[in-house]
Amino acid sequence: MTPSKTRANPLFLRDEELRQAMELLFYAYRDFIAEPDAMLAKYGFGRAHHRVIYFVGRNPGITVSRLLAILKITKQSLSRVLGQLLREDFIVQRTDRVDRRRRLLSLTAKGEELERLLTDRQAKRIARAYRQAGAEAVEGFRTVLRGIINEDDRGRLAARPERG
Amino acid sequence: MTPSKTRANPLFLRDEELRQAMELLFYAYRDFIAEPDAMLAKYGFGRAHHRVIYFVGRNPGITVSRLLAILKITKQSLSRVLGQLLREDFIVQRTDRVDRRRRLLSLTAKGEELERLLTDRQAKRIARAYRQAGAEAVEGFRTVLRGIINEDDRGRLAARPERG
DNA sequence: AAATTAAGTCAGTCTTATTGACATAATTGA
DNA sequence: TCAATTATGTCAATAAGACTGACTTAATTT
Repeated sequence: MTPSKTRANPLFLRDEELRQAMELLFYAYRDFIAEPDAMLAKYGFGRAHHRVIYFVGRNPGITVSRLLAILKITKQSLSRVLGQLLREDFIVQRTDRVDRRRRLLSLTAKGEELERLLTDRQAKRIARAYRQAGAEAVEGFRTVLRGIINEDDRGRLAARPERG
Repeated sequence: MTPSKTRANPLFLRDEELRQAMELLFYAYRDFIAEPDAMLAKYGFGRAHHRVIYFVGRNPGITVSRLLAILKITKQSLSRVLGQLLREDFIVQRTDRVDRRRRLLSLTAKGEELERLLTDRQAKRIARAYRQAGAEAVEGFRTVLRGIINEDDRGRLAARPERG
């Protein structure tokens, strides 16, 4: 039960430290996801729907291919989820005027309402953790997480908000 | 494409800041998981096998019910995965002497080898991020992640390693 | 002796994801 | 202009990982 400690191993601290980081990430993500999952079930939706609603809400007018690149899933996987959200009027598509192959996705009022409902809970969880930890810890949190993300995708992240 | 900014909204910064945190968590977890996933596929295993191997390796002699509490999945879900790992000799069970209902789980040599293979990659990713971010940022990272985790489970996390 | 706990099993279902093969429409490049 | 490429969408089959519900067995507690 107790983590096995290898005494007199100079690498112990480092290994232990890294494992703790992995566990923190696992537990944090698990709990971060759990609340919205439960709410989505009432709509007959799942986690995948949440991700689509979130990123479309965050990037109004996003194209299908950009969404695929963010989610890193296949077109066929997205299709089922996106199709449901379109049919049930949570998301609308319009054709891009400059390139008419493109479909630009946005949330409807109904979609925005659900988005807020789901995101609010998660935002509260983060806000509580941020408040308790303080500004300096928050900066550290952001810096380390950025470092964990693949370099190619760091650019996708919004820049830090300026303070003042 | 560009996140829509609501000017003159005093809540903007806060909302933006919280959304960035959510996205950092999403991208970091997505990339953190991706490498082991690809390696596991070669064994005919998936993410669920990894989690079991990881937590059994980390807690030698763990009981089935403790493992279920960590993973927060059902017994039936665990059963399929654990059964495979037992049959293919990655994990062994022995009966607890003091309470013979309990099955104590541990990795075999083969299991430890796979565990190391999988964990090493992830550890390297974390180590790189830690190195780049510095000790202070690491402390902040840990503090905020702890705050995100449900209170009941914070006790499950190992205490900070002492420095010196 | 009865109740509870720990583990395991059978059966059926759902969501999310995959690969592979095509189809259509629009845009780009030679 | 015509061929190639790109963006999107669809059909079909498959797999992993999870769920609910119902039950069994063995061991321990009350």
